[in-house]
Amino acid sequence: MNQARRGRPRDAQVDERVLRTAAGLLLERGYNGLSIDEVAERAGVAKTTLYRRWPTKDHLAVAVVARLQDDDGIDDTGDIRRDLTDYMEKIADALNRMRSAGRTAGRDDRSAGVVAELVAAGARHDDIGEMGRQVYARRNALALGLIERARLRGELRADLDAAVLLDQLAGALYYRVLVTGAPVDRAYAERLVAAALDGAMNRKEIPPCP
Amino acid sequence: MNQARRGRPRDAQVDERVLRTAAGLLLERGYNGLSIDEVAERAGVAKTTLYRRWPTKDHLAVAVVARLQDDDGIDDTGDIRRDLTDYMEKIADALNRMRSAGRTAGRDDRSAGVVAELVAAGARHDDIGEMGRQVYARRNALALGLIERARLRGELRADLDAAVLLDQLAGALYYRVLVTGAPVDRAYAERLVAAALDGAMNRKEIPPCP
DNA sequence: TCATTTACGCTACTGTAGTAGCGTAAATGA
DNA sequence: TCATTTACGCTACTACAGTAGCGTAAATGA
Repeated sequence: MNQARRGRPRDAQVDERVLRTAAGLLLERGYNGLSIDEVAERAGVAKTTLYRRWPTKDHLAVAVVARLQDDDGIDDTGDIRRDLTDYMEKIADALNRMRSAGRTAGRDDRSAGVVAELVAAGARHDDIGEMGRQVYARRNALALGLIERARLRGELRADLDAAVLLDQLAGALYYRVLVTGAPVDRAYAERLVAAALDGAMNRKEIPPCP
Repeated sequence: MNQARRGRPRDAQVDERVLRTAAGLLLERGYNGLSIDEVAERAGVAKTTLYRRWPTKDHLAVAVVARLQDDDGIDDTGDIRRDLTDYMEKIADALNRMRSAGRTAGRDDRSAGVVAELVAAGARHDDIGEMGRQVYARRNALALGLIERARLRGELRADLDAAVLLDQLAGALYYRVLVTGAPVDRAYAERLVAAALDGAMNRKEIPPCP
């Protein structure tokens, strides 16, 4: 597919140079420090050309971050507690990678930074929001499969509300990053999965047989 | 306290007129449609005066939304399932109130809208982020008290991870609004609380006494 | 009364996202 | 060869957030 089309072909180097320049600025100076004019100048590309490929700064930033994320799958070891914990840690790692962007290293960093701007970009532009929702849906479908297999194995309740379970798990991570500023790491992922699997209700003691 | 200070006193009508004008624009046209120039002109206030009170547009928007939220407490009826559900519904209502801002009514609206912009504002400005975290901490302290009382009553497990429980509950709501675009309503609040309280693990059957 | 202090309005400015319009470069098809 | 199509660069422009500086208004304290 994609036979040679009519007019002048796009310069493939433009994408490469712009995205690399933009990634540098974004990670070094944060979302606000990412200036389209500066990207254009440093990449040696006309600003108008840049806008022909990415209609807004939000779109460019999304493209930059998308290139940095390697969206590998979810392992299924047969131990649902471990698999969910690993999955949560993967999401946490991706969030933490963006969290520190544009801040001076050293003091501990609780900023949502780039993550919050990308979420806002999804709210501002329907196409970006749709793209994000597709990424979410793909991830979610994989995780739902994982859960369904564990349910059939008898590890999880038969009447499990799998969609809510995933909301709770991933939601807690995003909530910490975006709202409370609390850290998300392996230890938290373990607490999170434990709480979701074991539940909060007190189980009635089983009386010993007479 | 706050004795009459030295210089010319602030005009109290400025706050009133600006915030009302800004609220109108924000709710009608969304965050992007909120223009400082237009607010200043419509409110009959100099733009510079406006900037002396709210240092950025983000600060103004936060002030507008803060005025619209009535942050009442959390009820404690003695039934933790019901109390948590009511609490989740309150948060969901507050989120939904902002969700539709700036969009044409009619077709169903899954946009994060103003919520996402406020979260981003908290990430952009340390003072706004701190303010948000304080609101969160106050709410959280109340909810932790509710949970602790239920735990002492024996409704909840003795070794409960209360902080994680609240992350899971509130996090799922924010996650839906900000990331997946799914609706948050009373029915969802009920599913959410049920999942968190009952857990996902399959309970071993208790063998009948011989 | 008068200096001081703080608030307000006004004009003018910078910086940045995004657009319009034109000329030109590089490909294809006839 | 030449018209067509698409990409690129350039200049100039609008819109909006935010700032600087100045003059003036309204309060207090001496």
